[in-house]
Amino acid sequence: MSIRIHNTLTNKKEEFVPVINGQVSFYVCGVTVYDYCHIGHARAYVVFDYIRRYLEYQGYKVRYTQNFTDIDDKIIARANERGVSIQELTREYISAYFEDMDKLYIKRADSYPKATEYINEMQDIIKSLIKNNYAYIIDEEVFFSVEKSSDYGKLSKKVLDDLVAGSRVEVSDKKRNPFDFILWKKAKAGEPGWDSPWGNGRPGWHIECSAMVNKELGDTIDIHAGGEDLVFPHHENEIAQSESYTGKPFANYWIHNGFVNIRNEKMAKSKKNFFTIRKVLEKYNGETIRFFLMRVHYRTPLNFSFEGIDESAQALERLYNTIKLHKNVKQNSDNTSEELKVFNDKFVKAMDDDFNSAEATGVLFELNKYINKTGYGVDLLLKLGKILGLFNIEQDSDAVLTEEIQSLLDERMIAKKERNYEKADLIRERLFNEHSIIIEDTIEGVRWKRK
RNA sequence: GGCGGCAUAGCCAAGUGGUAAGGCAGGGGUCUGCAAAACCUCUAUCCCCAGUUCGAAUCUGGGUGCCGCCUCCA
Repeated sequence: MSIRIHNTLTNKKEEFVPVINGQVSFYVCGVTVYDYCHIGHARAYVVFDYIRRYLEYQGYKVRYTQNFTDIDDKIIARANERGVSIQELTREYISAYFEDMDKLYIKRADSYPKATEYINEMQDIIKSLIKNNYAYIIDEEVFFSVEKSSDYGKLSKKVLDDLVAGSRVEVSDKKRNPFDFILWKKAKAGEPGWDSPWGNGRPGWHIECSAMVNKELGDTIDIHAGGEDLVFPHHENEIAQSESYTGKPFANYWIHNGFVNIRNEKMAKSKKNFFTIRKVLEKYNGETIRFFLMRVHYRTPLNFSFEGIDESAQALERLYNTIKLHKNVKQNSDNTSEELKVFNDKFVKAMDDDFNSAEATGVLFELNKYINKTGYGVDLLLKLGKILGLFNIEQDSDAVLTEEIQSLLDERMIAKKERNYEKADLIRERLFNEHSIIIEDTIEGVRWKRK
């Protein structure tokens, strides 16, 4: 069985065949670091994280690169607002990025190139594009000529003539074609800039990814990923630049995740309907958020709501209850391995089919029930969950209790033996109210867990 | 105007030709001093219409509703 991926380029599910057998070059479009990340960002990076983990589970050696855009109009504006340098600003938000993503259990990429560290590489590509007539210089700025790219629009399925130029944004009259995009932008007075053959300025947005992909991963990479909103114009333009530059296909598989919505509308800064990751982390742990984001197929729009996360928290706890109850049970395999294999196969089949984490998590719950019925299979549950980046939270059943709590537990046991249930129940309430300890009486004795 | 997506139980959500995974919530039950956890059990014919087919939630056509992209955006 092989992995099938929905490729935006063809709009079909295709069998995944990497350029080099057993290896995957994987580029993910990162963030522009001028603010905190919101749940929409979280979804993208959780999705690509479990896709990466699954590829690794299937034995691929994955080279995973994600960029930081650390020079851009919004960054300049925000730095000016605050009266700090762009370096100071971007450093702050890069470290905030890592704090947030670490809490969501997102594995670190193999490299995190920054735009400001790729100025030379970008200039080299721009020079080449000019030389080969794909780009033109006007007034110390450089534009890419979309008409020179014969298959422009192939990713987003757009036909240049059908696009409504300037319908929502003013068209610069410098451009030969309204859809030409900027490769090098002239620095205005007071703005940061780098010397170039065309004057002091800074790179356009799209060119950084072309330069980074080329240097870090090669001319043709296996997977290029990002949010659905990047398909046009960002990824379309990357393709135009890179393929004009190298003469080779830029990326074989394009993966785009669906949006996070608030009441059926895209979560976006401009709509002011977003929740930052750190805001949601005030109330929920990162794994719950991660789980919430994984229970829907990655291309389906996902409505964000606190009710939805509550539901996921409840569901995740169900799995943890099982793990806690069975993790120390000696596993035997002979007479159960065949049955367990069915769960394993279902899980793999779901993930093989365009990384269907929604179906895969469903399998986790089917297995969960099997474990509770038979007592077998918790190892498999842990294994499968970990492929998705779950079960990171250490169970604290063996953790040391404070003396106070321990003595309350003892006191309750004595009360129970004396059939003084009123007292026992009072202690139970107190443990919950004052210490967030939930008591469960079982045949083997008292079990407790923290809320 | 062009392009694309979605519509499945109270809620969330898989499933792309053979009679609807899973989760949450709710009802009933087993266990328990009670509770919790767990288990058992109950609750859908898949937006509407027409068509193809022995057979469609799944394919085709039409309709309705919602969303996204064509601006920066994960």
